[in-house]
Amino acid sequence: MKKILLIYGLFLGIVGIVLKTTEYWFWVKLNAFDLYGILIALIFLGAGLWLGIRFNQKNKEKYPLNDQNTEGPPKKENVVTIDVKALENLGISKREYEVLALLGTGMSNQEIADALFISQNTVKTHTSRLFEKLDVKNRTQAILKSKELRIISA
Amino acid sequence: MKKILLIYGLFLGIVGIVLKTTEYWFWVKLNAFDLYGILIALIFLGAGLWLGIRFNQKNKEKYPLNDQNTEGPPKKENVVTIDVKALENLGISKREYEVLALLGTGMSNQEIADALFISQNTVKTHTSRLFEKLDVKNRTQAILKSKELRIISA
DNA sequence: ATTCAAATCATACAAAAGTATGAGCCTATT
DNA sequence: AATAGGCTCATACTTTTGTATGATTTGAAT
Repeated sequence: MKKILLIYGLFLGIVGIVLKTTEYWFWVKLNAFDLYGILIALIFLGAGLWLGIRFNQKNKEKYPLNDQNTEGPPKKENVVTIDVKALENLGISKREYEVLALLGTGMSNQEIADALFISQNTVKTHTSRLFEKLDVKNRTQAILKSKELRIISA
Repeated sequence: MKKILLIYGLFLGIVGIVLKTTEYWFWVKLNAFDLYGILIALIFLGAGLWLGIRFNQKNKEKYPLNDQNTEGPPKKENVVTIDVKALENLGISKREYEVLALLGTGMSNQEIADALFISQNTVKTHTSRLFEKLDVKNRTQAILKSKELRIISA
């Protein structure tokens, strides 16, 4: 945003100067420079456009647009400082937390079960207890709340 | 907003004064031809930049999104620049996006239906299409991916 | 005028998620 | 030894979610 401000200011400043100089060569002459000027103008207009668009799309690169693994959950590894105190206050056990962590990646109960080498039923009991402790009604709310509380990576 | 304008004005003034005072210095060192080209280049570079940035940001207005923070101080964490381009690339319609936005808050299908005054069946069709377009298998993955893609507020 | 996409809803079915309850096992604490 | 908490699993059941298909309406574009 500050960059935009800067650019805008520069642009207007330059316009001011230009008006002054145009005033000058309006009085003198203008003919040979025209083609040259237009050429320069077009080139740098294109360059400016390209840069402007590039600049604005730069943010996107931080987040991969196309996650091409159709199977399994979308992956991300955003680092967040885990609030261990909150975890303990909620009385979430170690195993429950493992389930919660996988839950937070969008895995199904069966996928979690396979990942932890336990039965789907066990995963269900874990998730059920988690929902109680987190005071939520379902897995999506559990994920959202856990991220709010910073007990899983965002 | 007025502050920004003020800053614009001040900045512009300063730049103008500086340039004006150094005008003569530039004028004697460079011949008119070079100065002319440089000025044109800078002007149109700036114009291109401005247009490029403007062009990329104007898409935002197309989707009248959820400004759900109607009261209270704006939460810094929840403010995310929505990537409207990604939204359009995925072919997500306006209504589908409304469903997606509510989905992202952890609401159930029935709750979404009540909120939008439509039947639960309709919500299901919307979510189903959303999952296809987002290339995910269920709602939790839809939420995670949507946040990754910056098409819903984090 | 026709075509098309979007939005709505329904029905029916399949799959996943969630709840309730009970039980066996292990480990650490009392 | 007894107790408690954590982990495991099962069975049974309810609820929610997701898929498939088809129908209707409406507004906008061709």
